[in-house]
Amino acid sequence: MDLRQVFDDLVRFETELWNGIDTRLRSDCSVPLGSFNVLLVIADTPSCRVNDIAGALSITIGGASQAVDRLEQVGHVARRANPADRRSSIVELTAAGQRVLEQAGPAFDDELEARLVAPLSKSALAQLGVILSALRANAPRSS
Amino acid sequence: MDLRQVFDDLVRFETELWNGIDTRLRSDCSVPLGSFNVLLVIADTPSCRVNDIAGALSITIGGASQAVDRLEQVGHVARRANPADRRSSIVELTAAGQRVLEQAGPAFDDELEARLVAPLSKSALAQLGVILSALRANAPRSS
DNA sequence: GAAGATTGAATAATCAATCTTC
DNA sequence: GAAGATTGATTATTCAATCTTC
Repeated sequence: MDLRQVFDDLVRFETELWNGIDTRLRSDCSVPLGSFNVLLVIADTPSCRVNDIAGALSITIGGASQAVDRLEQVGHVARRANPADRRSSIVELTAAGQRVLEQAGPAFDDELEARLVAPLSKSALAQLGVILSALRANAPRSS
Repeated sequence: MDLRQVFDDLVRFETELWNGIDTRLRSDCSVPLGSFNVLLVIADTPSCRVNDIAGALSITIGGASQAVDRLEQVGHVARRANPADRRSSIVELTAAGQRVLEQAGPAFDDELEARLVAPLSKSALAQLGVILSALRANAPRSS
């Protein structure tokens, strides 16, 4: 087994997958994949804080804070006071953010179909899912 | 099959894998993973040009050119005239670049062992290799 | 005119320092 | 003192414009 080849394939496939979906979302919905990903986390996380976004996407706190800044700038999210902890804010989708999510969702799923489902057999896709969750579950500490 | 979950696991595992190896290479060998990756391509590509690096790593030509600039700055590679085409240069490893590659190689492989081999059964790792090359081979055009 | 490469500007990420609240 | 977040500086990436050579 050529580990370096696996690494190379993994990194490059991820790069091309990301870029391909990003291009589609930008042209169809005027939203970058990075922003869409943040919107998804916010939609899925009750009382979502900046910290939760950083954790969910494996990015830094500073990066998450700036991503929220950008989304707030274009009116897709809003910060409101967190009644439970005055150090943080709750980040919420605005109505416009909701609409973006609903519009971009189908395009996102369509790209995933074309790039993950189409090239693989049903069983291979299922195996990929199992393998990836095993890899994430057994990742070395604090890397 | 939850495609969004597969996407999320893929992207996040790649991020954590990259960051983990990058941290190791920086602290052990003072070389970022991005640079190490470029050195590998140069070592494996006869008469390597900037264009070849961009193609091998799925990055832009401009990005590859600047990566070579940085490596040249620290003395790990050198550009020399391309006798076959005066528009481009041949990028070569210097003796120092060779040494970096030889020193960082074992650390790189060690991390791959810990992060890819250790968490998976032999057959799962083999499946992952097959699936990733299928995905790369059947990627949609020019994305 | 096309291909290879370089450069400067814009974008987005990390990191360190700092501030407020727990 | 620790935790959550913000900000400024650095780093690295893409993109567009440009230049040279094919």
